[in-house]
Amino acid sequence: MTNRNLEDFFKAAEKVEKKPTESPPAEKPPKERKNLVSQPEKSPKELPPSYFVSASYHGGKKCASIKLYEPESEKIYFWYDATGHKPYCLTNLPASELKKISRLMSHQGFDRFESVEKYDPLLDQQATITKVVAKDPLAIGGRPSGCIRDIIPEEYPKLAGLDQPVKVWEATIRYYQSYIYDNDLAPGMIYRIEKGKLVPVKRGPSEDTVREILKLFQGEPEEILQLVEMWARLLEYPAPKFRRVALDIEVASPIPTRVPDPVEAAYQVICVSLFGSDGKKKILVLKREGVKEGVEKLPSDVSIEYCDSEEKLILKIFEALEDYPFVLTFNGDDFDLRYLYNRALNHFGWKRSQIPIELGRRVGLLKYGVHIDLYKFFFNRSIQIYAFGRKYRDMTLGDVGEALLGLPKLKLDTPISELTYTQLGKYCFRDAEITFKLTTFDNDLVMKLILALARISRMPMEDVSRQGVSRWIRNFLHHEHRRRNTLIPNAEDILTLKGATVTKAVIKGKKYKGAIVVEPVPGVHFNVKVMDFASLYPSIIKVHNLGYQSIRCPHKECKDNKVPETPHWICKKRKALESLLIGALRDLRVRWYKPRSQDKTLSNELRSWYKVIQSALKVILNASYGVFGAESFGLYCPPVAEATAALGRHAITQTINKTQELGIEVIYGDTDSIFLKNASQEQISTLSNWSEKELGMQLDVDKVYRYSVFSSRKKNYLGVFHDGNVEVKGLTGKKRHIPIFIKKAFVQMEERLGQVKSPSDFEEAKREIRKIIRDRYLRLKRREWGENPDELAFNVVLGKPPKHYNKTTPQHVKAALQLEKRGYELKAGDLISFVKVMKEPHVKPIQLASNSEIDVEKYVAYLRSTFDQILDALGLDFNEIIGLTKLERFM
DNA sequence: GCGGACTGCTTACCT
DNA sequence: ACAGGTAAGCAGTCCGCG
Repeated sequence: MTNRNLEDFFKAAEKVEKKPTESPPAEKPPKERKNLVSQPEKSPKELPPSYFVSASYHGGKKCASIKLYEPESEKIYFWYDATGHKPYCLTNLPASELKKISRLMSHQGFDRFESVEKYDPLLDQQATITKVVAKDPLAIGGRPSGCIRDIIPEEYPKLAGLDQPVKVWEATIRYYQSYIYDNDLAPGMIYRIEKGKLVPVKRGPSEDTVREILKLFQGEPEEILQLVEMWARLLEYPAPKFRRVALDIEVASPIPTRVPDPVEAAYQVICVSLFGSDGKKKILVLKREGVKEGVEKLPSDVSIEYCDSEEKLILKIFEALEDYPFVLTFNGDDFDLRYLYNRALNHFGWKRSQIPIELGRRVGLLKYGVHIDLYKFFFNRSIQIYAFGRKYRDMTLGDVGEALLGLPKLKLDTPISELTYTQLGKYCFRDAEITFKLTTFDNDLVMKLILALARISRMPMEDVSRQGVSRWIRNFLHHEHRRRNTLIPNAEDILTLKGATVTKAVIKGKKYKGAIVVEPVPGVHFNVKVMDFASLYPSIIKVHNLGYQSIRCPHKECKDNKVPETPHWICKKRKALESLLIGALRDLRVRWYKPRSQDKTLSNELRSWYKVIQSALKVILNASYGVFGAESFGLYCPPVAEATAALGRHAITQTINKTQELGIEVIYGDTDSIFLKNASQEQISTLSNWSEKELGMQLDVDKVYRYSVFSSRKKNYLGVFHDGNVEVKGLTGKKRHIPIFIKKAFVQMEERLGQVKSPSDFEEAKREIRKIIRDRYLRLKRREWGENPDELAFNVVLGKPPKHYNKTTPQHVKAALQLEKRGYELKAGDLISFVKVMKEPHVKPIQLASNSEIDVEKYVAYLRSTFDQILDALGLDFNEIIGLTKLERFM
């Protein structure tokens, strides 16, 4: 058992420690220490239903290895493939030709050839393909040179009689993914081990629901029903309780502003905090000379333990890493786990086999459990925007914790290495607490989201939490290719065959033309209904059969099926996989998950699960068009993206034409929405029905404003709902970088506008808004903004390290450079707060600024431009507002 | 040598 | 490494000006 090993290990470590000077780290006899992961007990012949959480290739056993989480014992068990599945790639050369390649035949990792029939989606024909099977994944690819996937195209053309292009396919797919696809496995789903075999647990608590869902798709083709059934099973199955622990370490650094290098791991690990789902709340601190106890009180359920050696401390951490099936960190890939690993390896001379961590180039994985680095997950833009509605902007633990939990990071005014034990412990513990709670809020939302995404994308939880939406989409498409015995095309072949884009983007440097934004009608408009297409782009992909194989297909007879404004045509003969899959996912979300997530008759538990699924689908669907235009996407096909955007423009222009026919005034529109003034219920439903019939797309009322305010600027407006709530879009007053001092006035104005019920209310509101602005202006002029200039600070994020700005030096970079001069260490993503001052270079970091140097006129100018966006629509004038005050001062 | 017109860079936002 | 479109401010450059 692991624990026993750990005990032995611990004793061994203790023995060594008694005479540290005599035994330098490298010479410690590691014999007595056993490897931390003991295999046999952990790969049982029989296992009750367990969740498939992770997969990898086991180098020693030369097979796929799967981690299963058994929710009763709350332990991880291992299962190793015994079916003899092997890594392979595909080629168009027959075995008879391949045999001539001596470098291939003599390759150590080469195993055998197999002939297989596959459907080639680019050429729309069956093809005979040779499967080149290898003994291990590295033989196919992964080494810098001498891999099978390189040897074939390198060597064959050299041989005589080359009469066909040499192609290699599916050679860059990770082995465990290939294994998952070929065996139709679903990470995140439930399996049991029976007589050593991995068996899916078919019947879940969800069978009736699956039938109910299928009813919603009655009359759809069999192909769709199959997909819906598959996903319904995947998404209805409940999530387990995840036994987990959050981990955070602190390292003594001689330079407080610098983060210690995790590769060198030169300094002592002085504190570790653990926060577990089982109630574990523990702080481990290293006893050091001259460090005081401290007076801070810790909560009674938090235990603090003093370790008299760092090695013991690290051992305690490793014990936790061996105990918990799920381990959470915030940036553990790049810091905590990397540091611990290298510290144990380099400084204490432990063997790799004794460290429960497996370090990759960019990841830190665990031998026993599943490590989830929440930094990577929350950094993911799709997650940030679509799952959490942009609630957090800064990518720090402090900001994410504050925004999502209301739990701020503790502030330090002393360097880490000078804190008392309790100060240090408290600080470190709070980080672990935030990290842990980031996975528990909203009913374990984050854990469930990762699980759901693992199921949809067919990826292990570790990967899904670290990689972006384009990988998720690519992988679920790959899985479907394999399931249908369809060749997965190479990205460069798609590009060569389908070509690039032809439309001209409005923005310089973009690849193709995007969406339409309707010129707004400036002014105040009462009774505004906003209609929009329900997931426009996924609908277009579904309705118009878009995919890499259907766009510019090889058939002559399809060439008349043109995409407006482009020379592209779409296949009429065969359904594109993407169209089918994205369409089915869209329908599943719209018809089932969205309504269920709002269904008050369901239990909280169930509704929260539906919310998770609905937002997982949202994230994927929202990106499903964009990926085709992203070079990094495995099935990159720019004409598909271009055609989707063109059809989107077509849909909205057609709709606007129709509104004119119906006599409805359109005051604004953006991409998939139109803002209608004084439209009757009847006009709305006529338009909606027309869209359904003529465009095949759902067009519904999304929101209704009592009134809205537009300037002449696009993507800039303010809307007031009937309940008085105010929605602000794009206005400077809402942007996160502007000073609080200006924002406060803007919020006051918002509140006042929320009270306006009818056009006649405006006169008084306008008077008060003038007063709001005038007050702010006067406070600026009188330099009344507080003890310090904090409220005047602009907050701008560094897009790259300050040194990398070679073309221009924006103001926030000028401020950043001043900070760097003072020893701060700044990197991409850091938030720079600065104020505008009189003296060159006219900016100063807030840390160094004082009230007297503030350049008031700059702030007046900012106040003006912020309010100008609304004032002209209200018939007010900034100059006049502040001019008036001049008069008043004279009198 | 100076200033206005212009372009380009950068960030934050919208869909 | 999902896309393109828009706003705003500032940095830097070009060009005309006896």
